[in-house]
Amino acid sequence: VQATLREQQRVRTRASILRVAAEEFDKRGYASVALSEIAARLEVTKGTIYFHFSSKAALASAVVDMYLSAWEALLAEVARQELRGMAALRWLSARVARNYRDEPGVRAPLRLMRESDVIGIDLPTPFLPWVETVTRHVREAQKLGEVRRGLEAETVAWQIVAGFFGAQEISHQLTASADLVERVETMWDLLLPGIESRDPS
Amino acid sequence: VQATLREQQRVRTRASILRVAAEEFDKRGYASVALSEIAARLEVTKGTIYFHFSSKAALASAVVDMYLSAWEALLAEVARQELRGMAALRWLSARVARNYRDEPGVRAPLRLMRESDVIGIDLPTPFLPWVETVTRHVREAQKLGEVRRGLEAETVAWQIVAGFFGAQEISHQLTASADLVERVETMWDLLLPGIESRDPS
Amino acid sequence: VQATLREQQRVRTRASILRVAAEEFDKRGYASVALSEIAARLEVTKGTIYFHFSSKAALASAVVDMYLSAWEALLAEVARQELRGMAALRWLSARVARNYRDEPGVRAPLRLMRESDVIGIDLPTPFLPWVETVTRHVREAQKLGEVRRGLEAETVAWQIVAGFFGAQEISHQLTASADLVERVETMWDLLLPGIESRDPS
Amino acid sequence: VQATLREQQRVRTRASILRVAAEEFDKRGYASVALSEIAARLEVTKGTIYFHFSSKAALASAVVDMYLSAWEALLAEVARQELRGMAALRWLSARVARNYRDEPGVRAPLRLMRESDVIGIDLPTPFLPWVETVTRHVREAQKLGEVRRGLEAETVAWQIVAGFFGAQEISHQLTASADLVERVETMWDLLLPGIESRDPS
DNA sequence: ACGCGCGGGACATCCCGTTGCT
DNA sequence: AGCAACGGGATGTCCCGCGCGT
Repeated sequence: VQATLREQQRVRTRASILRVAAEEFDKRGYASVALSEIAARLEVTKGTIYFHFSSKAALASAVVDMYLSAWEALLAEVARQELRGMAALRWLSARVARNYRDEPGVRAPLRLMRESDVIGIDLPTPFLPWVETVTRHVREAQKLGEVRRGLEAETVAWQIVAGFFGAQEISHQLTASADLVERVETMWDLLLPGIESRDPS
Repeated sequence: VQATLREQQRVRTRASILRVAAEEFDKRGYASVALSEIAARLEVTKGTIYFHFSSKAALASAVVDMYLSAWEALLAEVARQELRGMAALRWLSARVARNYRDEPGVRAPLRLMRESDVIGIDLPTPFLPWVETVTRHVREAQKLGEVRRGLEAETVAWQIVAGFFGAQEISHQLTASADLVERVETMWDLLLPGIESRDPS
Repeated sequence: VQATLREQQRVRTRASILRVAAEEFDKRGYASVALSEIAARLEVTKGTIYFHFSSKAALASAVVDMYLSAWEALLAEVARQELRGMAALRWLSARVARNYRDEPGVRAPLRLMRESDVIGIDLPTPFLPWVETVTRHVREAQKLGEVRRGLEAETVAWQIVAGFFGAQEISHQLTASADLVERVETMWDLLLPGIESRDPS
Repeated sequence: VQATLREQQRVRTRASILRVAAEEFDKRGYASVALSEIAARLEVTKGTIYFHFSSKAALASAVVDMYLSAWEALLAEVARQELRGMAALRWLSARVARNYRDEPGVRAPLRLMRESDVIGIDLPTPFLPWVETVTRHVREAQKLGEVRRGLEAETVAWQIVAGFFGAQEISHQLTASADLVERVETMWDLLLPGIESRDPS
């Protein structure tokens, strides 16, 4: 595909808007961020933003979409890693924790999805896809004999996701996510004994 | 204490404002709630609200304060219950879960505290007091021999709080907190094996 | 006249309201002063103010009235001083300058009268009575031969008043009235040669 | 300079806002003028005003700035007139008096500068530049022998400015500035004998 | 593809004044 | 004589979105 100069410019501008918007939404929440602030930071006018996104809500939606693409890429990476069962989940959670700590573009969508009722448009339900993904891995772990009998995969997956996002939230509030990675590690240490088969006799 | 007619009226009005404000803040977040909406729901004017609270931020702050009082009452109840160690925590968490599910006045402050940067005034740090309280109970459990050697009380407490609030958040998003109580029960089932002493031999 | 305790209290309260109101109006102007501020400074409520004065405008009007009484007392003092003609005016101007510099209760009415269109009620025209009073003294000076022939008393009086209030205004703005008294002295030194008879031959 | 259509429109709108604002501020003072009134008179919305001026205070500030430019133009005109010493001052004062009488845009800034404490931002000190300018002319007059020995230039200048602005104020209050020009003429007649050298014998 | 000028409409703030209580 | 709760209304601020320019 040949890319005109014009097209390159457009793509770059659109990306920079998304980046700055993600940072601001992450820091201050949807309702408190003014489009004029985003425009000012980029040294463009609101008109430019409205050329790329039809409304403020659409911009937020695009920020969320960008994040979902990132998740899909991450999942593909897990598959490539050839990790199975709980080990895959542990690796994945560490990866996500690092991303969340370091990338505003990853934190922003989470905040936006929580505020979806305020935004007024339908954003993808936050945690459901995660529970589903984790459930698939737990089922795999069950087949590998890593899970105590009598536990439902979905139930276990739900608790894992809850523990992870709880850690994320509290670490974010108390230490600006600085200790998130090790907290997630600890979570696994405490959680695995309750999941794994007690006596493999 | 003598209660004049006026004082009664004032207390009642103030309480009703707080109640409605808590419901709205819970549902839609601080920034998206207009004082005029609260006023309309109460069939009073904004002037009346302004008489009782010097600003929107002060109103939010009062909502949070009301919530903290509720927590203190809950802790006192735990003490009266004569429960010790992990059992006390489990009872407490079930109690809090029910409260959170049923009382908007309990959910609202949590949301407000998360949005404290938008509100602009200093709200009490959300989770720190909880970690401290839980830490005390874990220490007690350590003395009772309920905790595996080598675990730090504060670390365990942090994970319990994280698991609890994670469950709260996800249950709130996915089922409007309907399944919160059982989810918290399950959390304990999965978590306790990792905490308790493995072999009391 | 017998004064009940109640009556004394009323008079005192009324006077203190007037005093504080004068200070605030002097400092910040009619429109920018809130009755609630005056009430707060006196540690009473607005209701108290409304018992004594039927409206904010009425309060301002009362402040102006208080000032006019002060002027009348001053004029009576001039009469008692047995000064005649220009000497009387010079003494009077020095006295007024000192009052203006030291008493907010004297400055406030001047500012209020200038803002009378904003207040909405009819306040006594500011400078007219002054020109009239000064005119009377100039006529007396004419009879004493202190005024050059060909000058109209009213014209001279107008200029004296203008010079005085100009000095007042500028001294107020530049030095908070600190140098007002000497500036007025200088005014007479420069003005008298133009007024007095040139050659008393 | 190329003038696009849009630029012309902007300049015109901005100028008309300034004009109407000056008239209103002149008539009713800063605090009593509502932006909505200015907008209504111009048949635009407050949003339009807010586009051109970031706040009400900024609008007032711009009105004052416009006035200062006018003064500078006037001073340049005096220089061109090739008048020297007192004659220059007399010509200048007559010119200013006419301007003040006829142009609301000239009166408004004076009122605004007096109310600068209410406006909240720093406006140029009102009378100081005038005293300085007049002082320079008086010094010139001293060199020309027009000033009696023993008089300080700054002192004389201060009195001239005071007399002028006093006349302005009183003429404004009593006759809506109708008699201002002749009053200022009379001022010079009364003031010059006190300034000029008595006997050049 | 982007900028400018503007519309329209909220929203928090805050203020004057009134009515029923003491 | 004084106070407390509240009504009603206006104001400055500010923001999203549009439509014409270019």
